[in-house]
This record gives sequence, C-alpha cells and structure tokens, in this order.
Amino acid sequence: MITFETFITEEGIPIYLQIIRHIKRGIVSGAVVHGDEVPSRRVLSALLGVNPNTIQKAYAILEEEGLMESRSGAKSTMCLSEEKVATVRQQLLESDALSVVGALKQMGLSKEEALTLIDSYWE
Amino acid sequence: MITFETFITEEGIPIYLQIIRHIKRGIVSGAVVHGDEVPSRRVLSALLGVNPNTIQKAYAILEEEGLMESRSGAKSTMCLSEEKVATVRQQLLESDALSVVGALKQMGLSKEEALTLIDSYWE
DNA sequence: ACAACTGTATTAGTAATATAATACAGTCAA
DNA sequence: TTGACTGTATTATATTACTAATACAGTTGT
Repeated sequence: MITFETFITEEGIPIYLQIIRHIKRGIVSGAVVHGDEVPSRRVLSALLGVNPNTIQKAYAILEEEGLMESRSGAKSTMCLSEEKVATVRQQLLESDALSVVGALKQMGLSKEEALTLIDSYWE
Repeated sequence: MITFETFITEEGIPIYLQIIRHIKRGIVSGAVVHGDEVPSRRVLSALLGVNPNTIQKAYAILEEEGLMESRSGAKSTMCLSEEKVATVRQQLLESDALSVVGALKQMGLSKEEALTLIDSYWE
C-alpha cells in the first residue's frame, strides 16, 4: 500500500515530479505492489495541500509509463510486473547514485570520505 | 579558477540554481579561491547556451550571499574567507547526504547496500 | 435507485523561469 | 583616447507549474 506520510516537498522541484518519484520509490521498496489502489486525485490533493490537477498530471504520466491503470469512475490501481519493477529500480538507483557521486566528487571528496559521510547521515 | 567543462544541465531544476550550486561546489573543492575572476555574464551565457539574464540572476544571488563582488565595468570576483567556505561546505554536504540517504532508505536499501552502491558507482 | 464517491475535462488566472533585444555607463588595456 | 570589453537595467514575450472553480459521466456500496 502506498503512503504519503513520509512525503516531504523539496523546493525547486515540481510537485508532480516528486509524487511520481515517491510512488516509484515505493514500487522499488515493495511497499507498492501490483493491483494496489492509489489515493484518489481529490483525496491526495487534500492530503498534500496541492491542486487536484497536479495529482492528475502525476498519475497521467505514471499511466503513460504503464505503471498505473485508470478507469473513469473507479479507483486507479497500480499495474506492475517483475520486469517493470526491475526497470524502475535500476533507473532510480542509477540516477541517485550517479547524482550524489558526481556531487561529492566535484567537491573534492575521496571515496572513503564519501562513504563515511553517507554512513554518518544514515543514523 | 572556475571551469564549466563538467557542467551538465539537470532537467527540472532551474538553470540559475544549477549555476549557483556548481560554483559553490567549486568553492568547497578549492578550485575556486578568494579573488578569482568569474566568466562575464555574456561569455558564460554563450558557453552554456543560455540567456545572459539567467547568468545575471545566478551571480546576483551569489553576490547577495556575500560570495561574489561586482563593480560595474570590471570583472566580477569571488569574495571568500575560511569561514564562508566552511559554511558553504557544510550546507552542500548536508544537503547531498540527506537527500541521497532519504532516497535510498525509501527504496528499502540497507546501509550496507547503499554503501556498496555508492562504492560501485564511484570508479 | 441513489448518494457518494470515482476519473476526466475545460477554462481562467498567477507566478516563476527563461528567452530576446536593446540600451547605457563604467573599466581597462593597447 | 579609443575600442572592446565589463556590469546593469529595461521591456516584451513564451513556456511551464500550479492554483481555482467547475462540470460531466462512470463506478460502487448500501
């Protein structure tokens, strides 16, 4: 089941992209599985304090990517397979790993310093 | 000296913010030191293929933060001190570490898996 | 059947981001 | 001094992100 309790908005990044990423991370963690219902546009928009159109935009993109199914009137559900999950997982891990490695390298950190830093912030 | 050879635009994040972050990472790495001249608005805009106003926006913010000095007609220079560098360093490291730790945790990775991932992408 | 929910669509408006085209005055090296 | 560079400023325009207020039709549980 998908939850948005841990959802914290990151300034400078469009909300609809953050929602997409949040759900994808849930897919990778196993918190979201095939057939899961997602919160309705209206419910989630109220929960996050954003406009329903913003949720619709995020959901529409997820549907376009084949990760979600929507039928008019009924609740939207996740549409996953082992292959899809693996693809999403690889995309997210690579993107996160590359961005942080690039950032820390550019600041002149050695690999050891970087690993120590990540370790210390893991808690 | 500041270079923009490694500058790659990241979609979804305003360019002026990326420029600010790029320069701050240079400060942290020691590549940029007190008194360094930065590329002029026109030169950098041509180099990055963006509008001069976008560069001006980034530089104006850096000046507001006390990291850069501009005099009409002359080249803008970096205005740094040990204390300023330490502050920028702490800000960037904390932001990067927190964001990547949050992302990997949300995907269900253990600390060991996360460290292995960072290690493998470091090369 | 009915009420309360769904998804979908439309129109309008605001703010932020970025581009484009200028203009003007200050600095600096030849 | 002169010319080529600086920083700064202005106005206009386009696009994107987001909000706001509706409307309509399909679904679901009672």
